[in-house]
Amino acid sequence: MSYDYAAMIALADPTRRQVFELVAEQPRSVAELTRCLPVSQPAVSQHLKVLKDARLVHAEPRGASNIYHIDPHGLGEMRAWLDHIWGEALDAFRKEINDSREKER
Amino acid sequence: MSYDYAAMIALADPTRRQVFELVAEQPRSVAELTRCLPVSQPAVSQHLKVLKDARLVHAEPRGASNIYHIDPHGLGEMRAWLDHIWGEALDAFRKEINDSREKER
DNA sequence: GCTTATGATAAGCAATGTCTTATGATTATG
DNA sequence: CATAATCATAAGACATTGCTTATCATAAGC
Repeated sequence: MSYDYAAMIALADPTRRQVFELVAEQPRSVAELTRCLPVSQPAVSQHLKVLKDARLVHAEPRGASNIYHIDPHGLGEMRAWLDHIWGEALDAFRKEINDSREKER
Repeated sequence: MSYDYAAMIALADPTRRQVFELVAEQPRSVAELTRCLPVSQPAVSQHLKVLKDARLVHAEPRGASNIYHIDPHGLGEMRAWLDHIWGEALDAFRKEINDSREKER
């Protein structure tokens, strides 16, 4: 189970989450995204770069615009990792319950 | 679907992930955790505070020690949120594929 | 009781991250 | 062809974060 945590780190920032949610809702250009957000256009571009590197979005050049689309890969990897950890955590939790039961006897 | 992202933010830090993994493996005291990690005891305590607030671990005082255990709540909430977003993302992705098919006609 | 071990908190510092303005490159528009 | 629009990148300001050392409170062991 190897995972580079890029998607999780990317989504840990609130502004970046907003950018991602907007793109997930529908494909949008940088200009459109900037109009929806309380930060400057360069800030939006910087966030998009992080999201793109984490494979949460991908860009489609369209004339002078750059349309950003959702990319399922980043979320998929994150989900696989989380499922794995979740399984381990539940096992550990059950084991603890058992151990504490045994002690009571 | 409301989620405060505390678990995700907590696990976005590499040291904090290590602390969490160690606790998930088996319950451990702060001193034990510090011996396993390349940072000072106060650093470990600070990370544990963040993990505890995110309901990823919980503390069990035992004499002068403080044994930290895994707490499934934080991961569970994060998992529920991620499943939700994952569903939305897949819907959006499928919709895009459809839209681009229609344009080709 | 005195010493030792444990762990939480405070204060300060260095590194990192997020934002801004400035700028240049590319494309559409009149 | 000149102007306007779009967007990425660079440079710098500012805030946040993760770490350290110092310290205090509590509990265990002699």
